[in-house]
Amino acid sequence: MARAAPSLPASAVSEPTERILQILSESARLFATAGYDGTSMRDIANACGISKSLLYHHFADKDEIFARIALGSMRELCEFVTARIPQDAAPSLRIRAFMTATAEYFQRYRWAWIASTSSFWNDPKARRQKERIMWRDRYEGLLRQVLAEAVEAGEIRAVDVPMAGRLILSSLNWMHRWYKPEKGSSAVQIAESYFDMIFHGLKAPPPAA
Amino acid sequence: MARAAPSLPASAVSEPTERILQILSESARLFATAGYDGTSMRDIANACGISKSLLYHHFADKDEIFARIALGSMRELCEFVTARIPQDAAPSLRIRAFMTATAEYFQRYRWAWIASTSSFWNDPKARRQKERIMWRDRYEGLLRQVLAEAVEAGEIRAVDVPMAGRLILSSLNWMHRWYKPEKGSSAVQIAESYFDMIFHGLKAPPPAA
DNA sequence: CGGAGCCCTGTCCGAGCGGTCAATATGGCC
DNA sequence: GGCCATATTGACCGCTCGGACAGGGCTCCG
Repeated sequence: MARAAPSLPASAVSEPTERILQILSESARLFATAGYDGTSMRDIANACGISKSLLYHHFADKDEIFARIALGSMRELCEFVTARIPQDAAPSLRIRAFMTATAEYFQRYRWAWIASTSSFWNDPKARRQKERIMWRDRYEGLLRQVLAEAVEAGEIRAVDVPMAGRLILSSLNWMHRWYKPEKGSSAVQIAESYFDMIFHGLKAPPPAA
Repeated sequence: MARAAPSLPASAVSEPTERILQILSESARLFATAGYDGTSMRDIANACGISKSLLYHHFADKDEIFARIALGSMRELCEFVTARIPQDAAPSLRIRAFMTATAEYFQRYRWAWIASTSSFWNDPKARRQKERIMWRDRYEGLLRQVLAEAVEAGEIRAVDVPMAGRLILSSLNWMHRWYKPEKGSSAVQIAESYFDMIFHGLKAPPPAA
């Protein structure tokens, strides 16, 4: 049977067995590529080389599989990024670190990330959405906090902080729509490029006197 | 029966009857809120107050309804934006016009736009995807063209043009994830804010001598 | 040996899906 | 009136879906 690639944050689950990791990993890939509705329990079972019933032995239902992926990756992202923001650096560098850390997380756990973010919104019936939103808010709040400090420190202009945060998050959240990991720049390089453009602006500096 | 709001670009179809407009309008709303798979033909029929069979009288299948919405809105967007870019203005103003025109289109035909962009990618089986991609490329090419001219004119730095284009498109494409039309700024105002931040950068200017 | 507990399977079910079909209502045109 | 095209309907089909269920092998322990 196909060996499960480490495409999931390990601590997204507690004491996960090989089989559970495999199911979550394959599910994340399928959810990311075909969407939640487009992925059947049969698809998951086939991808894992097991029977459909075994899925129900390890998970209560389809929603639980998805929730483990989505909630786990959201929490992981928040912790991952928090750990990578240097506390003593200048605010602008912390903004940059926020962006590159997010890109690195995206690069590592691509399928889980895509599955989580692309199915995050549409279904209001999804269980545990509150928890997901909580982590999402914490993640977004982290960025706004750093942005506010940068304004206070005079490093960036007194722009609308939530709006600036949305601009930055947009660039990162939209990446999975066009990013192909096998070619071109790495996600982290792209995030660095985005930071440069957003921080310094596209405008050409006035010709030197 | 519910009167169909003008939530679709009228010229997306040729000689559309009231009924067809209604079906397309309700479908766009449902596709946008519940996704393609999450919207059944029964849902559409119920939303229109008609029988399911009537849908098949006016459209060949579910895909055709979606294709009309997605392809129509993509073509409309391209033409809409093209028409709103002043040919004689400075490149930077044309970049700005590109952004605000996109936002205005988004504001007008919100459901069709969301349905189109959010379901654009996942399903490779969708018919007429080639045409949609063609219009999408033309739309994106339009932006890159203007960006390249801005570089040439010395108005913006010699940044990576495709990357800068993606940054701009990301900000616009992600809007529908958080934008609530009933409160806060209009989409056009948001686009203006984005342009300001991207063009001038977040960085605070050096203190005046 | 025996049974407890886990991993795992094949089979069945009702529901909802996209789509078909024959039949009917409607309304302009001769 | 008769006629024809269009608009509209409800009954129906085959299929796949998520999920339920009973049970089969395996291992460990008394």
